[in-house]
Amino acid sequence: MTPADPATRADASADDRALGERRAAILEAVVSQYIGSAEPVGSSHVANAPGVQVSSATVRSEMVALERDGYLVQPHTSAGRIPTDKGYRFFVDHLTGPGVLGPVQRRQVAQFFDQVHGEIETVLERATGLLSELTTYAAVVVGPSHETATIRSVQLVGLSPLHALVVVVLSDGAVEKRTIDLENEAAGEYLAAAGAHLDAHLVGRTLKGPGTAPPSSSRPVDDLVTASLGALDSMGGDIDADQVFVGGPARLAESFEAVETVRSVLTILEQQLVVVSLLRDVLNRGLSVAIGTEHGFEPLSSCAVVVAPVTVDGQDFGAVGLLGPTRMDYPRTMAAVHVVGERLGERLAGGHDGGH
Amino acid sequence: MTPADPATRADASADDRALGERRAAILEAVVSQYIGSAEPVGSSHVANAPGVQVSSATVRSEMVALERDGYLVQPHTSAGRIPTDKGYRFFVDHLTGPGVLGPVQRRQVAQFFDQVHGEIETVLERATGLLSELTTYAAVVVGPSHETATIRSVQLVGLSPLHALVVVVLSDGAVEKRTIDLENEAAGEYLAAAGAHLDAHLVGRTLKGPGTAPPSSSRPVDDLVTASLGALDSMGGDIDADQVFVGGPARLAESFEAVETVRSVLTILEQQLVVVSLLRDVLNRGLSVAIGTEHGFEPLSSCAVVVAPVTVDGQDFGAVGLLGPTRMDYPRTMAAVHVVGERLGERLAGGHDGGH
DNA sequence: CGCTGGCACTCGGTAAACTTGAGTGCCAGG
DNA sequence: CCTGGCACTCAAGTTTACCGAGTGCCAGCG
Repeated sequence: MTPADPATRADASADDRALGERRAAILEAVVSQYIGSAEPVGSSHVANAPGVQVSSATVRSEMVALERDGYLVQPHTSAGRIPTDKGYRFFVDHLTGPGVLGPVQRRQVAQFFDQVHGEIETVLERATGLLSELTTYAAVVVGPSHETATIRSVQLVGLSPLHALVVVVLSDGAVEKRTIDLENEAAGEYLAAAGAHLDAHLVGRTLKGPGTAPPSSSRPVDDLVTASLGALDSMGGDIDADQVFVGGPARLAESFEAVETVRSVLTILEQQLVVVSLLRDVLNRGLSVAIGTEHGFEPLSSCAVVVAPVTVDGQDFGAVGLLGPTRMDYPRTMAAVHVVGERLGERLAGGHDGGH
Repeated sequence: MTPADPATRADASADDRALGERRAAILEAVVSQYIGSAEPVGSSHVANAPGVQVSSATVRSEMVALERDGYLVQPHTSAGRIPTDKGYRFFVDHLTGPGVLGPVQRRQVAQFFDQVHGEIETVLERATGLLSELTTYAAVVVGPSHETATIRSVQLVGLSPLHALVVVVLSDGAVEKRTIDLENEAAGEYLAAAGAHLDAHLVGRTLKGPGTAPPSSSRPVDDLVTASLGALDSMGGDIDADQVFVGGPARLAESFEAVETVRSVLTILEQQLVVVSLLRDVLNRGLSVAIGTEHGFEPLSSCAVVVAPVTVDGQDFGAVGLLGPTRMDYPRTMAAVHVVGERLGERLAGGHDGGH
């Protein structure tokens, strides 16, 4: 708070010292061990940890301080300590980097990006599978909304004597469609003309813009145009919904003890809107990790979220995220999320159809 | 097996009598109560059930017979009885009809089909939500594969100087797309020509047919055509994957006690291919309910599946299904599945864009 | 002859009493 | 300031006892 202290070294180091170098080491040991074992960690288990090397009694007295300052808690007297959200936060911020992937996982990632092909949606979808496999937690990938995309093409295709399809291609490669009913069988003849008419007047506009009716040429064409504009209008809603992909929800059942928790977290994941705003929110606050109550979603208070942005050619594209228990393996998870987010960005910038 | 017995009456009744009328009533009572309470049912709880009205001692001796014949089991001596899969099967086949929806649920269904609009995919997706809400179990809806659909239109749309999109509209209203790379910026000028060329030669064909190269007109057009045909080819794979929608997976966490079960069932649901073949398989065997091990999927042995076909204008369209514990409320579930399956068929046959 | 009430028996589940041991806080001495 | 020692605490496991829902069996009744 008052960095006028002349003894202050580098920022990070200063933070470490704000907690006491040894205390930090003890906190790290507790967090690491708890992540591994999921059981309260006692002083004697920490005493021999690298960077500590003091007696358990000393550890104990330090732990009292850590508890007083809110980094640790005891489930009950005469039990070991468990990190609090604050404890995890300090661990993530000061005690560990993003970590490095193991060779197996490196290979998994490499192989994935070698093999994957197809449209963006497919890639994103599969990426969630990759991420959840790498981390054993549930993965979320959010693609961009098509809000700002402009219309590249409008086409009318007849499906049956009385039905036609309005197909719109957007500048970002998305395709939207709507079925429209035809007044009568004769209308089919005018589909091409109406399509061309729409195309001529709408290309370059955005889908959100009110479906301004362009001038007309003939009566039946006009009818088709009107119907199509209605369809176009109804696309507006779908279009600003971001694309969300969830992978490995089953992993949640492994991550949590309580069935109740599993249920509530699964319920959240079903509400894509919530998921999107959660990730966006965390990213906007400049975070890559949100622990416990930090993200403000009550039902997810026993979860941690790890997020990384995906940028394509410097443009904000979307985000990849991971949902696990607060006692997740942060280094590994952060590594996985960052790597996948980055490579996903590269992949989407490069060839759209990787030459097999 | 040998229906030569002169005393045999109508078929169903014969089946009942094969078990003994009273025994059937007792079995029904046990199943009903167990569905409600999830606890083993004792003889005294059955004694007063309508259609039984005998002393608990009598019920006990009947229960012994039911257990001998494999309809019931005891978790342990001195406990009540639980239905076996065979017991549920008998219950479903002979002791209960599809049941009737409650007024609230009727209204829910009516309201849903009033409000729902948009493309087929959207409707199917939302239908899973409806079903899972009606039943409190997980719902699955399988749409048709586009295998047999023919091409209605092919179009090339430029996205950027070096990328274009191949957009294919199929006769069933599905739209597929693929991004292709352009050799050089000049190629963009020929997109329209190449698109028209492709359209002219491919309309009416199926996507699965090998992308036969039609004759050519100019060199750059030819290049585009070749690239597009490659893209078309790669669509073949996606096209015969059925569309699967899953709703309310979180309900599974409520349905089962053991976390392990939840996990394994969720895992199954993630594998869409398995889900599809499961439903198809059950339907093909002419069943509407598969209980426990009847469907042969080991990990789902504690589940029951309720399926109903969806037909549009008499054509096989897909299926709606429901996944719950073997001790599910069969009457209600079957009612819900049937109603939704039926109305879904009507809905898809009728106006594609229900007036508001 | 089949149903019933009565009876002895079984056994899972809960509660109480006890034991165990990991872990703590504190303190005196190096 | 650290350390070893010590008394204390308390969740979890174990043992024991008990309760009661439920069973199987049987003799007697209608």
